[in-house]
Amino acid sequence: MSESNERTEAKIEEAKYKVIGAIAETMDLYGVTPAAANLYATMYFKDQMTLDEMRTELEMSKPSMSTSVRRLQEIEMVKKTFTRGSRKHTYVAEKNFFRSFMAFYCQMWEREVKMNLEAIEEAQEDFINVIKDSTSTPDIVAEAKKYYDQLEESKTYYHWLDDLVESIRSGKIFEFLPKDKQD
Amino acid sequence: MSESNERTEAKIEEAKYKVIGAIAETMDLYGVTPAAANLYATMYFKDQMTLDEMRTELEMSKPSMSTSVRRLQEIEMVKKTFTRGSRKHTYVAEKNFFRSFMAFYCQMWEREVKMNLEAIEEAQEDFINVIKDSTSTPDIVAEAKKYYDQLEESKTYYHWLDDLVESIRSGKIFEFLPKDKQD
DNA sequence: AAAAAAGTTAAATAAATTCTTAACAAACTT
DNA sequence: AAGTTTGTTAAGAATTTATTTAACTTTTTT
Repeated sequence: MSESNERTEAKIEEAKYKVIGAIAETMDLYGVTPAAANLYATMYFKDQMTLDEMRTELEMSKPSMSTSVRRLQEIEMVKKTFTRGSRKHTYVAEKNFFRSFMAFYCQMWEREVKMNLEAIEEAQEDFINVIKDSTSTPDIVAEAKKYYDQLEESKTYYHWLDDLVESIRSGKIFEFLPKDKQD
Repeated sequence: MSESNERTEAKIEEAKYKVIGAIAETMDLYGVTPAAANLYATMYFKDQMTLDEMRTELEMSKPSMSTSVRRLQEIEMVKKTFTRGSRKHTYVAEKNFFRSFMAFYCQMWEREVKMNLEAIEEAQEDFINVIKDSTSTPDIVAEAKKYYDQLEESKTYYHWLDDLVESIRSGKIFEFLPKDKQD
């Protein structure tokens, strides 16, 4: 009897690992470290976990689990929970992919918009200075103008990306693209 | 006179490099290799380039440029052009960020949906077998059911992501989020 | 307040990735 | 058709990144 239990439990484990592998591989591709990716995928099938449980389950060092779980908290895919009785910290994975993955993209995109727009603004100022510089030859002025305009046009994309982030954060995008649309 | 030309040309180079650095760093963060990221950012300010020009400009090996440009072609951020007169291959960067970055995300997301849905379908079959297995204890059946339902619910996300890709590919998303919205 | 347990930081090791050198294949010229 | 130029493949070197071990800090308990 308990023999059969073991076999069916093993089948459940096997099934979970198929999904864990796929989730972790995907996160890997998006630049999340393997330890953090595996950890999130594992936690996806758990109610909550302590650092020691993570270490045992993934057979990795405690500092690795510590930094991984912190990284996952930063991208809002894991949250700390307070469990009375235990003095160990407990963590839960965000099981709603809409929330976890969207938090990830919004953060990435916001960073991209901020950094790139800052660089663009600085560069455009430089180009303006070259254009206004009386010692610049007509050729050089034309070159500076060309680049200035190219950058100016690219801003449209960054503003759009910012709007996309906003519509995801506010949930407005789901008015356009419903969650439960069955095809 | 030509001294002043050099100075203004240097200022233009400096301005370009600010933007090149920002673009390359962003692509780096999205998992594109440094060589490919730098190459695209450099090509963003060029009409077209040959492999030798890339090597000279980035001071890197030719095979590195060859593999980098191929990777950029795969994600549709660079296209090959036929230049008569020259027997060297010439390449142009996609300068429209809407096209280049969206090609990148759509490819990533489509892969994510396909791989993860495949793993989910397989896992769900396994869970059904455990549920139907007459030797499974009630506890194990309940466990398998719980995971099955969790996976079933997650499909909503992947279908939504698929719809997002479709609305980007078709351009329909720009009806909801216009490109030229000025704030 | 002292001791023990939990978690983090920092340095060092291990692993993986990226890039280069060298050999090869393909295409174009004369 | 032979030679030259261009581009690619494959193996090795080097850099970078990820993980572990060890020392330290913080928190909790008695």
